[in-house]
Amino acid sequence: MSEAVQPGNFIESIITDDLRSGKHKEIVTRFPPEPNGYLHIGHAKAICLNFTLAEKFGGRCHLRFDDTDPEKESMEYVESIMRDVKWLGFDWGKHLYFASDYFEQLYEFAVELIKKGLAYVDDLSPEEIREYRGTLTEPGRESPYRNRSVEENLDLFQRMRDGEFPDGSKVLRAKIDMASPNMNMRDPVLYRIKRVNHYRTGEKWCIYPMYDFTHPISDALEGITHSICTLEFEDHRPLYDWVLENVSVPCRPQQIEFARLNLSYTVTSKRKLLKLIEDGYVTGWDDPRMPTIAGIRRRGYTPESIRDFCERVGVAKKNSVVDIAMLEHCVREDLNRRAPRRMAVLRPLKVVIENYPEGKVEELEAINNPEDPSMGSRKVPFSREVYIEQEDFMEDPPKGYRRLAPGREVRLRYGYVIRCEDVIKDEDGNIVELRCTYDPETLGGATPDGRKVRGIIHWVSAPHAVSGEVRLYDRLFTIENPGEVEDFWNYVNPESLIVLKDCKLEPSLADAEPGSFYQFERQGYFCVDLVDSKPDRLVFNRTVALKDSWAKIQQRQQEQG
RNA sequence: UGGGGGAUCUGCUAACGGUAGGCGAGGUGACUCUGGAUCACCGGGUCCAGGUUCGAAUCCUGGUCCCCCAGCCA
Repeated sequence: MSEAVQPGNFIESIITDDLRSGKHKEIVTRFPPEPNGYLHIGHAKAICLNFTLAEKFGGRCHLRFDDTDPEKESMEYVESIMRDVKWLGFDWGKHLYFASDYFEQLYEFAVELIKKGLAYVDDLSPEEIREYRGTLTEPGRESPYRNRSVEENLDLFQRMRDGEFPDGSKVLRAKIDMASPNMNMRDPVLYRIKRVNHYRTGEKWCIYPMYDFTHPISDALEGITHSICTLEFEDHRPLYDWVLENVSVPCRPQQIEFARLNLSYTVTSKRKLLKLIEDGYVTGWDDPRMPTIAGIRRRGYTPESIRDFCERVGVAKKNSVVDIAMLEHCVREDLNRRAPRRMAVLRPLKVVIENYPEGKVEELEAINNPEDPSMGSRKVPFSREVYIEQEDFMEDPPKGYRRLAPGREVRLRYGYVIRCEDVIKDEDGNIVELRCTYDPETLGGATPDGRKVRGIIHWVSAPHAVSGEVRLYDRLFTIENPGEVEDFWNYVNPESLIVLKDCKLEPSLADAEPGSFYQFERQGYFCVDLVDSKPDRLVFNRTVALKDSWAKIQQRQQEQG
């Protein structure tokens, strides 16, 4: 197995070496979220990394909830996280763990440290601890309580557990080095007193272990070989190693750090995502504009495209910002292959074909997916009155415009060539209807006289159309780096959501299932909204627009004046 | 300022002393019943200065710039 693996990134190289040297026989990784919020695209990278590594090297990957701070954790988050990891297509099998299940063992390991003279109970207040810690350039000072006897520490720690002291009055600290240039080694806090109900252990504990103590031990208890985390934990590694060194754990996992994923036009900090929700810029964690897995899923992104994306962005130690265009490319590529094509008119303009017999209906054959013939074809009704897209007609078209204009011809996709004979306006001068004629000889792509009709537009037969709501989603922010400005909310894209209430859909869309996805020809990929769509009131979300080279040409023309 | 990290096309990433390559973005063209898709082509990069070497993105020395750390959060 390991022979066949080509080292792809630096972590794979490390693992390959460890397997070859015999340091490990199999590898075990883990994804260790804290259940205090929803997972986002950055987590997806970590999930893919850990699970894929395990898959690739024939090992396993654990899902472990790092739930040592009861303040903000909840079962709702646990459930959402499990749902999201599964949705991405990963399976932790029986390897589901909770740090809170280790509380008793963790307590014993703390006692072991005390007995070795490597941990002590400190009575300093939080403010005093901060003062004693020193600064980046000045060493800290030792706490006056640092040299309590082992017996006294044992007694005090037991009584902390028994609830004899008020919250915040005492902590257990590691006895390392108050003069260390690494702040994390200046006698880090191991346990704090917090009388908060834990969503799993309830009232059982009033002391809770800190991350730096819990994480290495949890890893060791589970036999994790490679403990992969993000860059900001780099200078926690000496502490991670110190804990494992000084406590009787069965093995010695190795911490490896990689750069977290940042995406342009996106924020991912939990605080910022929460602010967007609380201040009403979005509707919730699963708003399709959110970079959360739940939001992305509702938006219509496929798990396959997310995994492909995570594969493509790579793994390195350099801080970086990935262009969101990369993500958009990945969904387009996936959906192009898989999404059935349909016709839908978003901003309808009625067209009456004057020389088409009244009452006549033809069933035209339309291909479901030109990329995949096995998806077959369907019939779409055609009649005297159809809707076309408002933007597919211009009274006074610019150079290069291929669509409909007075006296000009265009092909109705899978149907006939029509010519615009007349434009009907209301008293305000708005175009309300087009009168056209059709050429009966042009069905099926032909023009018997060989004339070229460049423009092909989509349409929906008016009497057969199904009405529906379409939500056009776009990037949430107007600036590339909303994560770097204080007032990021001032840069929320006012056009990140445009709701179109009366769109005309081809009849085959009437029974579209929630969650199913389609390409609306010439427009983009859309999915039936999982939350708001109802059989009698369809709601489609735009996942991503198709690449639009005409829009690009237009934009350039405008920029050039 | 002490410590820990990092610098390769416009963005992400590969090259493990031996031809700087891939993907995305951008541009041009071909093709097309989606101005979609596809295909082809085009630009464009090793942070700087020295050194070692037949040969350096890679090793050494010295700089520069960027990120992280002073929670009883993770």
